[in-house]
Order: sequence, then structure tokens, then C-alpha cells
Amino acid sequence: MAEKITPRSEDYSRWYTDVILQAELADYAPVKGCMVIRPYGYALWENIQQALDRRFKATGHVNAYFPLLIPESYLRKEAEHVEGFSPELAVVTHGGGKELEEPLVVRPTSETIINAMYAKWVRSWRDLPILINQWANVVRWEMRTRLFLRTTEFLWQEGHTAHATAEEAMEETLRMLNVYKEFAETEMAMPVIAGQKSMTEKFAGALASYSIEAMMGDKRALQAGTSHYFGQQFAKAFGIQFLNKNNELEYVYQTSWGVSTRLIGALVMVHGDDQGLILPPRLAPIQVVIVPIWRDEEQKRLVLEAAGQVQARLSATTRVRLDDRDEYSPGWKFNDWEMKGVPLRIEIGPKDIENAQVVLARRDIPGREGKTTCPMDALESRVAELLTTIQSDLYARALRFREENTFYPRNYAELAEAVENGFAFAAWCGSAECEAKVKEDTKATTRCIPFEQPAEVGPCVVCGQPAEKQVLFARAY
RNA sequence: CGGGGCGUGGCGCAGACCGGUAGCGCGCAGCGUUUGGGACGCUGAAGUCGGAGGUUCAAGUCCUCUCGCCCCGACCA
Repeated sequence: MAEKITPRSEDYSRWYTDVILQAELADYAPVKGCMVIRPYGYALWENIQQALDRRFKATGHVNAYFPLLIPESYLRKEAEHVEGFSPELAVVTHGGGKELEEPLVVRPTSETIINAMYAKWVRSWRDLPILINQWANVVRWEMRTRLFLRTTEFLWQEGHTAHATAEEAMEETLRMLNVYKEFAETEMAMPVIAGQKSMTEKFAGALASYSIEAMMGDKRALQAGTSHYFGQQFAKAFGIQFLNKNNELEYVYQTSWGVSTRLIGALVMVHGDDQGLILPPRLAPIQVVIVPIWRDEEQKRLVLEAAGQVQARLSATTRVRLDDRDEYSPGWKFNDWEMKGVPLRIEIGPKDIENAQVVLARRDIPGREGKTTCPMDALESRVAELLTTIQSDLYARALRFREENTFYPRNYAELAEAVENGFAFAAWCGSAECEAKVKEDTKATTRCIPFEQPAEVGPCVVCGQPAEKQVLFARAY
């Protein structure tokens, strides 16, 4: 606990790791690339889950659970899919002390097993749509791992839907992308760019992929959520057919969409500072921490009594914690809770009791500047108001940061410079060659073709050919 | 898989070049004094030096092999 965090300016990725370890979000597990999500990190994940699950239910989805182990042959049924995932599969070859007749893969994603089941369940247009989500773990044998951002095993949700028409499936794809965008902005206080993935960046097996892209504190892009339109690709591979209203046999149209524990990494990098985490109030496991201050036993008794009352009054509406540990000094606690990113701190000592007030300290505004006093009788309203303000200020700050580091290069030299310093929106002809050249020269990739497009797009910044769309180029995680 | 770094009490490290009975800081336990921005004193517990083999009277230290982790790149949510 309570060790020094490497400053971001000195080594950003070191800072990132320090924050996660010291704030006790996660720890390294004995197996390479695997991590333990510790209680504080898991509480954060639970809040993310709840906020998303609410939205999934509100858009008509239900939860289910499909198995971890998938027959290897299933992965091979869709050509592009197997090609995309083969290199990173974990395969079970033995069970019960014997070699298995057919190896089982540990799911890297569940399209295949779920679609195999859908083939069994779908007969008629009346069986559609199927709107199922599952919360699960998946395994991808990545070469390079990083806490939360890319671990061998990770937690996520994956929605898998089947529809009677292409229009309906496409609508669903975009609806869920929009759910992610709204979630990221409202709950995570993280502005995102929504758009379509290029053909080279899209999901293995999808006809079209869409993503939300966020800018991290080091100006790199992080894909924070994806939604895929499959058309009938998987339906044909798995034989998911139904009789439509005209008594004609037809393949279903499908989607899948997911977000993962990577979002926790995003929260760390979007809002955190050199003191540690800064959590948006809506997702923070502890929204308000009360730090009591006393000198002697008599004061301790009085202060703890008052602090207990403050806690009781707030606990109806707020996730509040009273830190009454005797073994740490107030100063130590200030630093500790700041590292853990608690949005609002209440200090209460003898002076405050005398004045019938408490001191409120905002995590997002360090030092004296973020401190105000609050009369005891205005406690509930002021705390609620401040938490709302912090939430929106965090969003505004992240948005400003992104905008300050966003560029609109007109030629290749400008593009190369722009992606060194942040996001670059630039005209692109749509060819994979131009994409590859940029990646080769600058390490930046196309993140997405934003839905929001300017009225006029100039020629492709790479080849100079006519371009129809502006694309977001950035270095990505 | 390529490049770099590192495995020594719980954590961070020193000791290695030059072999000779394992040390420092933090943390931990007990007691006392402290507490409005990371308190202090005293006492104490805790280490198969990643693993195997070798050289030697003697190995944390030298040699060989091996395992693992972290960071940087290619792959990726």
C-alpha cells in the first residue's frame, strides 16, 4: 500500500501498472498473463455490470449462459472466424486422464457454440428475434498482456442476437453500439468516437464492425466497445434457418456485441492522475469517504459520533465509508483514499463540530482548491450536488483533453505528425494499401470511420485519390 | 517469437566483479507517545538467496542447464 506511484510524465505504462497494483484493483496471478481482480476492482466491475445490464434489459435482452468448452470443429465452421482466432486458442486435449477424441477449445468468444444452439432453437419467424446476452469469461492466448487491457483470461459480456431481416439486425447492431456510447459517456464520464471499423480492422467473421474509441491519458486510442453485424455468414455456417411468413426457408441475420474488463483500464487512463485513480461518482465503489480527526479520547468520542451520524444520513442515497481506523493518521488516509480514487472526501474534526459543519474535498481538484466547508444541515443536498458536478466535470475535462489533442491533417506529413500527438481525423480513400502504409510508417491504425462526418472531405491524405470519408487515425492499445 | 531487465524475509532492494556463517528500508507484531496532508521511540518475529547439476575445504557469489516474471516490438477486447 501507500508507496510512490511513478509519475505519468516519467513512464506512462509504469504509472498505469503502479496505480492498479497500489489501488488494489488487481494483482498478478501465478500464470503468465493472468490477473486476480481484487475486491475493490471487482466492486468497480460489478457497478459497470449493473449499469450495462440495466440497459440491456431495457432494450429487450435476456441473460443466459453457454459453456466454456467448445468442440474444436465448431471454430472451423466459419472460415474467417477460425483464421482470426486460431493463433490465440487454448485447447483442452485431455480429460479424466485420457486423451480426448476431439479437442475442446476454451472459448475465445462464443459465436460458434451459441449459433450451434440457435440452429436447434429456431424454426419459425415466430421464434425471432433472439436477444440473448451472457456475462462470461473468455481466454485468448495473447503474446503481450497488460493488466485489464489485455489479459489471457478476461471477463466480459457478449450479446448474440438473431433476426428475421437484415434491417432489423443492422438496427440492433447500431442500437447496442449506441448503448455503449451512452454508457461510456454517462456512467464512465468518458467521451467516445463512434463509427465503423475498416475492413482490415473488423471482427473475424463479421460483415461490418462498429466500435467506440476513447482517448487515454497518453493520447493513445482504446477500443472501448464493439458491435458486429454478421448478416447471414454464421447462419449459413451453422444452419440457422426459419420459415418466414411466406413459408419460405431463410437464414437468420445476426449481431454480436461486447465490452470487457478492459473498461476498467480505460477508467484508470482517462481520469487518473499522479496521485492515483480518479473514479467517476456513478461507478465508484465508494463515492464518499469520511475521515474523522481527533487529538484525545474525548475528541475521538465526539468526532466518531458525529461522523457516524454523517455516515447514517448519507448512506440512504450514497455509497459511503467511514474510515475510523486508529492506526493511520488523517494525512495518511487522505493520500490512501486519493490513490483509490474516491470522488469525495468528508473531513470532520473538533473544529467542524464546533461550527456545525464538515469539510468536503474533491478528488478531481487536488489540494486546498478542492476543499469547501458545508453546514451540517445542508449535508445531503451538497454531497449529492457535488457528486453530480464531479461526474460532469470529469466528462468535460476528458472531452477537453481529447479535443486539445485532436488534429485534422491535410497531407501525409501532417498526418504523421498528428498521430504522434493524438487523434487525427483525415480523409481516406478506403483502400487497405493506404491503411497499411500509415501503419507501417507511423504505427497508427484506422480506429473507425466516425458516423459524424464533415460536409466536405478532401482527397485521401495518403494517396491523394478522391475520398468519401474521413477516418480516425491513432495509435491504439 | 525478437530485444531488454529481473528472480535474495510480505514488498522494494544491497551483497556477486574479488567465494569465508545473509543485510538495509518499508511493512508486520507488542508497548508507549501521537493524529487538520503520508507521525515517532523502544522491543520483536520473519529468508530452502527461483530450480537442478557441477567446481571448491567452503557457493547468494564461479560454471552449465533450466523455470518463471516484468518491460519494449509484431498479434489483439
